[in-house]
Amino acid sequence: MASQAQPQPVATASDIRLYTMLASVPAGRVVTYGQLAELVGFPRRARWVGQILRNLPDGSSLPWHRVINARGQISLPPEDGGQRQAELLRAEGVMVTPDGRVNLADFRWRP
DNA sequence: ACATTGACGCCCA
DNA sequence: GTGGGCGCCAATG
Repeated sequence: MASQAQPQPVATASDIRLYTMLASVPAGRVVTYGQLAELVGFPRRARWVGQILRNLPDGSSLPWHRVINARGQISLPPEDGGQRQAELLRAEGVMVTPDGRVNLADFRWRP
């Protein structure tokens, strides 16, 4: 039988490209929002990347925590996921300072 | 259609 | 190094 229509965001082709690119970021490395956008062919769309990540379901297998901003900082407020993100990164060997910063020169992923 | 809102980024003080 | 201002762009109200 047909299931009820749920208010679920439609994944566009561009969204899929982003998911795929994000999935290819290895553990222990990080990328920036802008970098990710550029890698999938959409320069200047860093905010779009942030929007996609924000809408990810909680149980997603995507490594959303490997995405930080161009200043090398975790963009999420600590109380709203930022702390969790820092823990996940440290767990895979990324050095994160107590105030949520990562040295991009050391940990940025380059495809 | 217009205004506001962001998991952003670059420039400059 | 840090913060504020402004630009950018899609999503929302």
